[in-house]
Amino acid sequence: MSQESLDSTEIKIKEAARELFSELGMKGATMRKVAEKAEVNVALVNYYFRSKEKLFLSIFEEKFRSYTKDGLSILNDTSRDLLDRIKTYIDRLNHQINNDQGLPIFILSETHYNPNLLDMLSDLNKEQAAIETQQLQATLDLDYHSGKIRPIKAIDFQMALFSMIVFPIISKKILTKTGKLAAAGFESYESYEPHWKNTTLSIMEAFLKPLS
Amino acid sequence: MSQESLDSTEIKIKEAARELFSELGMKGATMRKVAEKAEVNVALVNYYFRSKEKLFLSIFEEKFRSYTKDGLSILNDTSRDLLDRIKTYIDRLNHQINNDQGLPIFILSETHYNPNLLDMLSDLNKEQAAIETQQLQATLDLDYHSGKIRPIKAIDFQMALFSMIVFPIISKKILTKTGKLAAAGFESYESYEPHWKNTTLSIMEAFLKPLS
DNA sequence: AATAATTTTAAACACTTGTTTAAAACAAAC
DNA sequence: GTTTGTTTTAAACAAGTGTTTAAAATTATT
Repeated sequence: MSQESLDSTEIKIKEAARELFSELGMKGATMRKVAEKAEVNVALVNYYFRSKEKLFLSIFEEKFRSYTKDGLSILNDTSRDLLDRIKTYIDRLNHQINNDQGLPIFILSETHYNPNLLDMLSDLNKEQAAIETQQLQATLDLDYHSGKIRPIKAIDFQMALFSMIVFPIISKKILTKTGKLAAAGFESYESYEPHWKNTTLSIMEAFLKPLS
Repeated sequence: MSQESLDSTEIKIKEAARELFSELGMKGATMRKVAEKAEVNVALVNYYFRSKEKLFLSIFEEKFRSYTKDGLSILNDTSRDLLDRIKTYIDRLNHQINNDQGLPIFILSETHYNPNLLDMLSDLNKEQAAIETQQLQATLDLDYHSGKIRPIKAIDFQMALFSMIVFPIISKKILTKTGKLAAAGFESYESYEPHWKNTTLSIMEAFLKPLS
Protein backbone atom coordinates (compact mmCIF):
# COMPACT_ATOMS: atom_id res chain seq x y z
CA MET A 1 0.00 0.00 0.00
CA SER A 2 1.09 3.55 -0.65
CA GLN A 3 1.17 6.43 1.74
CA GLU A 4 -1.98 8.49 1.62
CA SER A 5 -0.59 12.00 2.03
CA LEU A 6 -2.91 14.80 0.96
CA ASP A 7 -0.98 15.57 -2.17
CA SER A 8 -0.35 12.04 -3.30
CA THR A 9 0.70 11.52 -6.89
CA GLU A 10 -2.75 10.41 -7.95
CA ILE A 11 -4.42 13.48 -6.48
CA LYS A 12 -1.83 15.85 -7.93
CA ILE A 13 -2.47 14.37 -11.37
CA LYS A 14 -6.23 14.65 -11.04
CA GLU A 15 -6.00 18.26 -9.93
CA ALA A 16 -3.77 19.14 -12.86
CA ALA A 17 -6.11 17.30 -15.21
CA ARG A 18 -9.12 19.16 -13.81
CA GLU A 19 -7.51 22.51 -14.52
CA LEU A 20 -6.11 21.66 -17.93
CA PHE A 21 -9.14 19.87 -19.31
CA SER A 22 -11.47 22.71 -18.35
CA GLU A 23 -9.03 25.31 -19.67
CA LEU A 24 -8.09 23.60 -22.93
CA GLY A 25 -10.67 20.88 -23.47
CA MET A 26 -10.19 17.18 -24.12
CA LYS A 27 -8.27 17.73 -27.35
CA GLY A 28 -6.32 20.78 -26.22
CA ALA A 29 -4.93 19.23 -23.06
CA THR A 30 -2.12 16.69 -23.43
CA MET A 31 -0.76 13.99 -21.17
CA ARG A 32 2.59 15.76 -21.05
CA LYS A 33 1.01 19.07 -20.02
CA VAL A 34 -0.88 17.27 -17.26
CA ALA A 35 2.30 15.57 -16.09
CA GLU A 36 4.20 18.85 -16.16
CA LYS A 37 1.53 20.72 -14.19
CA ALA A 38 1.36 17.89 -11.65
CA GLU A 39 5.18 17.86 -11.47
CA VAL A 40 5.23 14.20 -12.23
CA ASN A 41 6.67 11.83 -14.83
CA VAL A 42 4.51 11.32 -17.94
CA ALA A 43 4.37 7.58 -17.48
CA LEU A 44 2.78 8.02 -14.06
CA VAL A 45 -0.34 9.52 -15.60
CA ASN A 46 -0.90 6.31 -17.51
CA TYR A 47 0.21 4.26 -14.51
CA TYR A 48 -2.59 5.69 -12.37
CA PHE A 49 -5.30 6.33 -14.95
CA ARG A 50 -4.50 3.81 -17.72
CA SER A 51 -5.34 6.20 -20.60
CA LYS A 52 -6.08 9.81 -21.47
CA GLU A 53 -9.69 8.92 -22.18
CA LYS A 54 -10.17 7.30 -18.78
CA LEU A 55 -8.56 10.28 -17.07
CA PHE A 56 -10.77 12.69 -18.99
CA LEU A 57 -13.86 10.64 -18.24
CA SER A 58 -13.22 10.74 -14.50
CA ILE A 59 -12.99 14.54 -14.67
CA PHE A 60 -15.94 14.89 -17.04
CA GLU A 61 -18.24 12.73 -14.95
CA GLU A 62 -17.41 14.75 -11.87
CA LYS A 63 -18.05 18.06 -13.64
CA PHE A 64 -21.20 16.83 -15.38
CA ARG A 65 -22.67 15.84 -12.04
CA SER A 66 -21.84 19.25 -10.63
CA TYR A 67 -23.42 20.97 -13.62
CA THR A 68 -26.69 19.05 -13.72
CA LYS A 69 -27.25 19.12 -9.97
CA ASP A 70 -29.22 22.29 -9.34
CA GLY A 71 -30.49 23.02 -5.88
CA LEU A 72 -34.15 23.18 -6.67
CA SER A 73 -34.92 22.17 -3.12
CA ILE A 74 -34.68 25.84 -2.15
CA LEU A 75 -37.69 26.57 -4.31
CA ASN A 76 -39.73 24.05 -2.33
CA ASP A 77 -39.16 25.69 1.05
CA THR A 78 -42.81 26.49 1.77
CA SER A 79 -41.93 28.49 4.86
CA ARG A 80 -40.71 31.36 2.72
CA ASP A 81 -42.21 33.72 0.18
CA LEU A 82 -41.89 32.43 -3.37
CA LEU A 83 -40.09 35.54 -4.60
CA ASP A 84 -37.70 35.26 -1.71
CA ARG A 85 -37.00 31.67 -2.71
CA ILE A 86 -36.33 32.71 -6.28
CA LYS A 87 -33.98 35.43 -5.13
CA THR A 88 -32.05 32.91 -3.05
CA TYR A 89 -31.98 30.46 -5.93
CA ILE A 90 -30.60 33.10 -8.29
CA ASP A 91 -27.90 34.02 -5.78
CA ARG A 92 -26.94 30.39 -5.18
CA LEU A 93 -26.78 29.46 -8.84
CA ASN A 94 -24.78 32.58 -9.63
CA HIS A 95 -22.41 31.81 -6.79
CA GLN A 96 -22.10 28.18 -7.82
CA ILE A 97 -21.17 29.08 -11.38
CA ASN A 98 -18.80 31.84 -10.33
CA ASN A 99 -16.95 29.18 -8.35
CA ASP A 100 -16.12 27.40 -11.59
CA GLN A 101 -16.77 29.84 -14.40
CA GLY A 102 -15.71 27.50 -17.16
CA LEU A 103 -18.05 24.69 -16.06
CA PRO A 104 -21.04 25.34 -18.33
CA ILE A 105 -18.97 25.91 -21.46
CA PHE A 106 -16.85 22.87 -20.65
CA ILE A 107 -19.90 20.62 -20.44
CA LEU A 108 -21.60 22.15 -23.48
CA SER A 109 -18.40 22.07 -25.56
CA GLU A 110 -17.27 18.57 -24.78
CA THR A 111 -20.72 17.06 -25.23
CA HIS A 112 -21.06 18.95 -28.51
CA TYR A 113 -17.71 17.81 -29.88
CA ASN A 114 -18.21 14.28 -28.55
CA PRO A 115 -21.92 13.39 -28.23
CA ASN A 116 -20.98 9.88 -27.08
CA LEU A 117 -20.19 11.32 -23.66
CA LEU A 118 -23.88 11.79 -22.93
CA ASP A 119 -24.75 8.17 -23.61
CA MET A 120 -22.32 7.08 -20.94
CA LEU A 121 -23.92 9.02 -18.10
CA SER A 122 -27.59 9.46 -18.88
CA ASP A 123 -28.90 6.70 -16.61
CA LEU A 124 -28.02 8.22 -13.26
CA ASN A 125 -29.65 11.58 -13.81
CA LYS A 126 -32.99 10.48 -15.14
CA GLU A 127 -34.64 9.51 -11.86
CA GLN A 128 -33.47 12.57 -9.99
CA ALA A 129 -34.70 14.91 -12.72
CA ALA A 130 -38.21 13.48 -12.54
CA ILE A 131 -38.46 13.85 -8.78
CA GLU A 132 -37.26 17.45 -8.69
CA THR A 133 -39.67 18.47 -11.41
CA GLN A 134 -42.62 16.87 -9.60
CA GLN A 135 -41.81 18.63 -6.34
CA LEU A 136 -41.48 22.04 -7.93
CA GLN A 137 -44.60 21.50 -10.00
CA ALA A 138 -46.54 20.66 -6.85
CA THR A 139 -45.40 23.88 -5.20
CA LEU A 140 -46.31 25.94 -8.24
CA ASP A 141 -49.72 24.27 -8.43
CA LEU A 142 -50.34 25.00 -4.76
CA ASP A 143 -49.52 28.68 -5.13
CA TYR A 144 -51.70 28.86 -8.21
CA HIS A 145 -54.73 27.40 -6.47
CA SER A 146 -54.35 29.84 -3.63
CA GLY A 147 -54.41 32.65 -6.20
CA LYS A 148 -50.83 33.79 -5.64
CA ILE A 149 -49.52 33.06 -9.13
CA ARG A 150 -50.71 32.17 -12.62
CA PRO A 151 -50.51 28.51 -13.76
CA ILE A 152 -46.95 27.70 -14.78
CA LYS A 153 -45.12 24.56 -15.80
CA ALA A 154 -42.11 23.76 -13.66
CA ILE A 155 -40.00 23.05 -16.72
CA ASP A 156 -40.68 26.54 -18.08
CA PHE A 157 -39.90 28.06 -14.75
CA GLN A 158 -36.56 26.27 -14.64
CA MET A 159 -35.77 26.93 -18.28
CA ALA A 160 -36.28 30.67 -17.96
CA LEU A 161 -34.35 31.00 -14.72
CA PHE A 162 -31.47 28.78 -15.77
CA SER A 163 -31.15 30.40 -19.18
CA MET A 164 -31.12 33.92 -17.82
CA ILE A 165 -28.60 33.08 -15.13
CA VAL A 166 -26.18 30.85 -16.99
CA PHE A 167 -26.15 32.24 -20.51
CA PRO A 168 -25.03 35.78 -19.66
CA ILE A 169 -22.17 34.36 -17.62
CA ILE A 170 -20.90 32.12 -20.40
CA SER A 171 -21.22 35.09 -22.78
CA LYS A 172 -19.28 37.36 -20.44
CA LYS A 173 -16.10 37.65 -22.48
CA ILE A 174 -17.88 38.14 -25.79
CA LEU A 175 -20.22 40.74 -24.34
CA THR A 176 -17.26 42.64 -22.99
CA LYS A 177 -15.07 42.42 -26.06
CA THR A 178 -17.81 43.34 -28.50
CA GLY A 179 -18.62 46.41 -26.43
CA LYS A 180 -22.26 45.50 -25.85
CA LEU A 181 -21.99 46.31 -22.16
CA ALA A 182 -19.99 49.49 -22.70
CA ALA A 183 -22.61 50.67 -25.18
CA ALA A 184 -25.24 50.27 -22.46
CA GLY A 185 -23.21 52.30 -19.98
CA PHE A 186 -21.67 49.46 -17.98
CA GLU A 187 -17.93 49.52 -17.45
CA SER A 188 -17.56 45.78 -17.00
CA TYR A 189 -19.58 42.63 -16.58
CA GLU A 190 -18.94 42.80 -12.86
CA SER A 191 -20.85 46.08 -12.68
CA TYR A 192 -23.64 44.69 -14.82
CA GLU A 193 -24.10 41.43 -12.94
CA PRO A 194 -25.93 42.73 -9.83
CA HIS A 195 -28.19 44.83 -12.04
CA TRP A 196 -28.95 41.80 -14.18
CA LYS A 197 -29.70 39.69 -11.13
CA ASN A 198 -32.36 42.21 -10.12
CA THR A 199 -33.72 42.26 -13.63
CA THR A 200 -33.98 38.48 -13.70
CA LEU A 201 -35.93 38.61 -10.47
CA SER A 202 -38.22 41.32 -11.84
CA ILE A 203 -38.88 39.31 -14.96
CA MET A 204 -39.82 36.23 -13.01
CA GLU A 205 -41.93 38.32 -10.65
CA ALA A 206 -43.86 39.84 -13.54
CA PHE A 207 -44.29 36.46 -15.15
CA LEU A 208 -45.62 34.84 -12.00
CA LYS A 209 -48.14 37.58 -11.27
CA PRO A 210 -51.72 36.37 -11.75
CA LEU A 211 -53.53 37.88 -14.71
CA SER A 212 -56.00 40.52 -13.51
CA MET B 1 -5.60 32.66 -63.52
CA SER B 2 -7.64 29.65 -62.52
CA GLN B 3 -11.09 28.68 -63.65
CA GLU B 4 -13.78 29.93 -61.32
CA SER B 5 -16.19 27.01 -61.37
CA LEU B 6 -18.65 26.88 -58.51
CA ASP B 7 -16.86 24.04 -56.79
CA SER B 8 -13.32 25.23 -57.27
CA THR B 9 -10.67 23.68 -55.09
CA GLU B 10 -10.52 26.66 -52.78
CA ILE B 11 -14.26 26.65 -52.21
CA LYS B 12 -14.38 22.89 -51.68
CA ILE B 13 -11.69 23.21 -49.02
CA LYS B 14 -13.47 26.04 -47.26
CA GLU B 15 -16.74 24.14 -47.23
CA ALA B 16 -15.08 21.08 -45.77
CA ALA B 17 -13.31 23.24 -43.20
CA ARG B 18 -16.57 24.92 -42.24
CA GLU B 19 -18.20 21.58 -41.52
CA LEU B 20 -15.27 19.97 -39.75
CA PHE B 21 -14.29 22.93 -37.59
CA SER B 22 -17.83 23.40 -36.34
CA GLU B 23 -18.25 19.65 -35.79
CA LEU B 24 -14.90 18.95 -34.13
CA GLY B 25 -13.48 22.32 -33.17
CA MET B 26 -10.12 23.86 -33.97
CA LYS B 27 -8.16 21.11 -32.20
CA GLY B 28 -10.36 18.22 -33.22
CA ALA B 29 -10.29 18.92 -36.94
CA THR B 30 -7.10 18.09 -38.84
CA MET B 31 -5.70 19.23 -42.14
CA ARG B 32 -5.88 15.68 -43.46
CA LYS B 33 -9.55 15.33 -42.50
CA VAL B 34 -10.28 18.62 -44.26
CA ALA B 35 -8.41 17.47 -47.35
CA GLU B 36 -10.21 14.13 -47.32
CA LYS B 37 -13.66 15.70 -46.99
CA ALA B 38 -12.85 18.19 -49.77
CA GLU B 39 -11.52 15.30 -51.88
CA VAL B 40 -8.27 17.11 -52.37
CA ASN B 41 -4.57 16.59 -51.70
CA VAL B 42 -3.38 17.63 -48.24
CA ALA B 43 -0.78 19.99 -49.63
CA LEU B 44 -3.46 21.96 -51.44
CA VAL B 45 -4.97 23.07 -48.14
CA ASN B 46 -1.71 24.76 -47.26
CA TYR B 47 -1.28 25.94 -50.84
CA TYR B 48 -4.53 27.92 -50.69
CA PHE B 49 -4.68 28.90 -47.03
CA ARG B 50 -1.01 28.88 -45.97
CA SER B 51 -1.67 27.33 -42.53
CA LYS B 52 -4.28 25.62 -40.37
CA GLU B 53 -4.55 28.70 -38.19
CA LYS B 54 -5.25 30.98 -41.16
CA LEU B 55 -7.84 28.54 -42.49
CA PHE B 56 -9.51 28.32 -39.10
CA LEU B 57 -9.47 32.10 -38.71
CA SER B 58 -11.24 32.63 -42.01
CA ILE B 59 -13.99 30.25 -40.89
CA PHE B 60 -14.12 31.65 -37.36
CA GLU B 61 -14.40 35.26 -38.50
CA GLU B 62 -17.25 34.36 -40.81
CA LYS B 63 -19.11 32.47 -38.08
CA PHE B 64 -18.45 35.09 -35.43
CA ARG B 65 -19.94 37.76 -37.66
CA SER B 66 -23.00 35.60 -38.23
CA TYR B 67 -23.37 34.97 -34.49
CA THR B 68 -23.06 38.56 -33.30
CA LYS B 69 -25.24 40.03 -36.03
CA ASP B 70 -28.74 39.98 -34.59
CA GLY B 71 -31.55 41.54 -36.53
CA LEU B 72 -32.67 44.06 -34.00
CA SER B 73 -34.00 46.23 -36.77
CA ILE B 74 -37.24 44.27 -36.61
CA LEU B 75 -37.84 45.58 -33.13
CA ASN B 76 -37.68 49.14 -34.43
CA ASP B 77 -40.48 48.74 -36.95
CA THR B 78 -42.85 51.29 -35.41
CA SER B 79 -45.64 50.36 -37.80
CA ARG B 80 -46.29 47.20 -35.85
CA ASP B 81 -47.36 46.28 -32.34
CA LEU B 82 -44.40 45.76 -30.00
CA LEU B 83 -45.49 42.24 -29.03
CA ASP B 84 -45.86 41.39 -32.66
CA ARG B 85 -42.33 42.58 -33.27
CA ILE B 86 -41.00 40.47 -30.43
CA LYS B 87 -42.83 37.45 -31.76
CA THR B 88 -41.25 37.97 -35.16
CA TYR B 89 -37.84 38.48 -33.59
CA ILE B 90 -38.14 35.23 -31.62
CA ASP B 91 -39.14 33.35 -34.76
CA ARG B 92 -36.29 34.83 -36.81
CA LEU B 93 -33.62 34.18 -34.20
CA ASN B 94 -34.90 30.65 -33.68
CA HIS B 95 -34.87 30.06 -37.41
CA GLN B 96 -31.42 31.57 -37.80
CA ILE B 97 -29.95 29.31 -35.12
CA ASN B 98 -31.75 26.22 -36.39
CA ASN B 99 -30.03 26.87 -39.73
CA ASP B 100 -26.66 26.31 -38.04
CA GLN B 101 -27.36 24.61 -34.73
CA GLY B 102 -23.74 24.32 -33.74
CA LEU B 103 -22.99 28.02 -34.22
CA PRO B 104 -23.44 29.31 -30.66
CA ILE B 105 -21.49 26.47 -29.04
CA PHE B 106 -18.78 26.78 -31.67
CA ILE B 107 -18.28 30.48 -30.92
CA LEU B 108 -18.52 30.04 -27.16
CA SER B 109 -16.20 27.02 -27.14
CA GLU B 110 -13.49 28.34 -29.37
CA THR B 111 -13.36 31.73 -27.67
CA HIS B 112 -13.26 29.98 -24.30
CA TYR B 113 -10.42 27.64 -25.24
CA ASN B 114 -8.57 30.41 -27.09
CA PRO B 115 -9.43 33.87 -25.71
CA ASN B 116 -6.96 35.46 -28.14
CA LEU B 117 -9.55 35.02 -30.89
CA LEU B 118 -11.64 37.82 -29.43
CA ASP B 119 -8.81 40.33 -29.48
CA MET B 120 -8.46 39.84 -33.21
CA LEU B 121 -12.03 40.80 -34.11
CA SER B 122 -13.34 43.15 -31.45
CA ASP B 123 -12.84 46.39 -33.38
CA LEU B 124 -15.40 45.84 -36.11
CA ASN B 125 -18.34 45.04 -33.88
CA LYS B 126 -18.06 47.85 -31.40
CA GLU B 127 -19.61 50.62 -33.46
CA GLN B 128 -22.48 48.51 -34.70
CA ALA B 129 -23.33 47.34 -31.19
CA ALA B 130 -23.62 50.92 -29.97
CA ILE B 131 -25.90 51.99 -32.79
CA GLU B 132 -28.28 49.06 -32.42
CA THR B 133 -28.56 49.56 -28.69
CA GLN B 134 -29.32 53.25 -29.10
CA GLN B 135 -32.04 52.59 -31.64
CA LEU B 136 -33.73 49.95 -29.52
CA GLN B 137 -33.42 52.09 -26.42
CA ALA B 138 -35.08 54.98 -28.22
CA THR B 139 -38.01 52.78 -29.21
CA LEU B 140 -38.42 51.45 -25.70
CA ASP B 141 -38.28 54.97 -24.27
CA LEU B 142 -40.93 56.10 -26.73
CA ASP B 143 -43.31 53.28 -25.79
CA TYR B 144 -42.67 53.99 -22.12
CA HIS B 145 -43.57 57.67 -22.42
CA SER B 146 -46.77 56.81 -24.22
CA GLY B 147 -47.66 54.54 -21.31
CA LYS B 148 -47.49 51.29 -23.22
CA ILE B 149 -44.64 49.66 -21.26
CA ARG B 150 -42.64 50.10 -18.10
CA PRO B 151 -39.15 51.67 -18.34
CA ILE B 152 -36.69 49.08 -19.56
CA LYS B 153 -33.04 49.09 -20.57
CA ALA B 154 -32.40 47.83 -24.08
CA ILE B 155 -29.50 45.70 -22.88
CA ASP B 156 -31.77 43.89 -20.43
CA PHE B 157 -34.35 43.39 -23.10
CA GLN B 158 -31.77 41.83 -25.41
CA MET B 159 -30.15 39.80 -22.66
CA ALA B 160 -33.40 38.20 -21.59
CA LEU B 161 -34.59 37.44 -25.10
CA PHE B 162 -31.27 36.17 -26.38
CA SER B 163 -30.66 34.02 -23.31
CA MET B 164 -34.08 32.41 -23.41
CA ILE B 165 -33.88 31.72 -27.13
CA VAL B 166 -30.29 30.56 -27.51
CA PHE B 167 -29.55 28.73 -24.27
CA PRO B 168 -32.32 26.11 -24.51
CA ILE B 169 -31.19 25.30 -28.05
CA ILE B 170 -27.56 24.77 -27.10
CA SER B 171 -28.76 22.66 -24.17
CA LYS B 172 -31.00 20.55 -26.37
CA LYS B 173 -28.98 17.34 -26.29
CA ILE B 174 -28.33 17.48 -22.56
CA LEU B 175 -31.96 18.24 -21.78
CA THR B 176 -33.03 15.26 -23.85
CA LYS B 177 -30.45 12.81 -22.56
CA THR B 178 -30.93 13.70 -18.91
CA GLY B 179 -34.68 13.21 -19.29
CA LYS B 180 -35.62 16.70 -18.12
CA LEU B 181 -38.04 17.11 -21.01
CA ALA B 182 -39.49 13.64 -20.70
CA ALA B 183 -40.09 14.26 -17.00
CA ALA B 184 -42.15 17.30 -17.95
CA GLY B 185 -44.25 15.32 -20.40
CA PHE B 186 -42.52 16.29 -23.63
CA GLU B 187 -41.45 13.55 -25.99
CA SER B 188 -38.64 15.50 -27.61
CA TYR B 189 -37.16 18.95 -27.81
CA GLU B 190 -38.98 19.45 -31.10
CA SER B 191 -42.31 19.13 -29.32
CA TYR B 192 -41.18 21.44 -26.54
CA GLU B 193 -39.81 24.18 -28.78
CA PRO B 194 -43.10 25.76 -29.97
CA HIS B 195 -44.41 25.70 -26.42
CA TRP B 196 -41.25 27.37 -25.18
CA LYS B 197 -41.46 30.05 -27.86
CA ASN B 198 -44.90 30.97 -26.57
CA THR B 199 -43.64 30.96 -23.02
CA THR B 200 -40.77 33.27 -23.93
CA LEU B 201 -43.26 35.65 -25.50
CA SER B 202 -45.49 35.51 -22.42
CA ILE B 203 -42.56 36.24 -20.16
CA MET B 204 -41.53 39.27 -22.17
CA GLU B 205 -45.14 40.41 -22.37
CA ALA B 206 -45.53 40.22 -18.61
CA PHE B 207 -42.24 41.98 -18.09
CA LEU B 208 -43.11 44.84 -20.43
CA LYS B 209 -46.56 45.47 -18.93
CA PRO B 210 -46.69 48.79 -17.08
CA LEU B 211 -47.02 48.48 -13.32
CA SER B 212 -50.60 49.26 -12.26
C1' DA C 1 3.69 24.61 -80.94
C1' DA C 2 6.67 26.38 -77.41
C1' DT C 3 6.95 28.81 -73.27
C1' DA C 4 5.39 30.40 -68.94
C1' DA C 5 2.49 30.24 -65.03
C1' DT C 6 -0.52 27.79 -62.25
C1' DT C 7 -2.31 23.80 -59.99
C1' DT C 8 -1.83 19.15 -58.23
C1' DT C 9 0.70 15.27 -56.58
C1' DA C 10 3.39 11.84 -53.72
C1' DA C 11 6.79 11.85 -50.55
C1' DA C 12 9.21 13.41 -46.96
C1' DC C 13 10.22 16.56 -43.01
C1' DA C 14 10.43 17.64 -38.16
C1' DC C 15 7.74 17.50 -34.29
C1' DT C 16 4.03 16.10 -31.06
C1' DT C 17 0.81 12.77 -29.70
C1' DG C 18 -0.65 8.73 -26.35
C1' DT C 19 1.35 4.72 -24.66
C1' DT C 20 4.66 1.04 -23.30
C1' DT C 21 8.88 -0.88 -21.67
C1' DA C 22 12.39 -2.37 -18.70
C1' DA C 23 15.27 -0.92 -15.35
C1' DA C 24 15.87 1.80 -11.10
C1' DA C 25 14.43 3.66 -6.62
C1' DC C 26 11.77 3.14 -2.81
C1' DA C 27 8.99 1.19 0.93
C1' DA C 28 6.99 -2.86 3.40
C1' DA C 29 7.17 -7.58 5.12
C1' DC C 30 9.49 -11.30 6.91
C1' DG D 1 19.25 -7.93 5.74
C1' DT D 2 17.03 -10.03 2.25
C1' DT D 3 12.95 -10.45 -0.26
C1' DT D 4 8.64 -8.77 -2.06
C1' DG D 5 5.68 -5.39 -3.81
C1' DT D 6 4.97 -0.76 -5.15
C1' DT D 7 6.23 3.56 -7.23
C1' DT D 8 9.08 6.32 -10.27
C1' DT D 9 12.15 7.05 -14.03
C1' DA D 10 14.32 7.74 -18.75
C1' DA D 11 13.88 6.07 -23.07
C1' DA D 12 11.71 4.40 -26.80
C1' DC D 13 7.63 3.15 -29.73
C1' DA D 14 4.32 3.69 -33.41
C1' DA D 15 1.03 6.68 -35.13
C1' DG D 16 -0.56 11.27 -36.13
C1' DT D 17 0.31 16.24 -36.49
C1' DG D 18 1.10 20.65 -39.59
C1' DT D 19 4.04 21.83 -43.19
C1' DT D 20 7.39 21.77 -47.10
C1' DT D 21 9.55 20.06 -51.13
C1' DA D 22 10.44 19.13 -55.78
C1' DA D 23 8.64 17.03 -59.57
C1' DA D 24 4.53 16.22 -62.47
C1' DA D 25 0.26 17.59 -64.66
C1' DT D 26 -2.50 21.03 -66.20
C1' DT D 27 -3.77 25.44 -67.99
C1' DA D 28 -2.76 30.02 -69.95
C1' DT D 29 0.04 32.98 -72.84
C1' DT D 30 2.61 34.18 -76.79
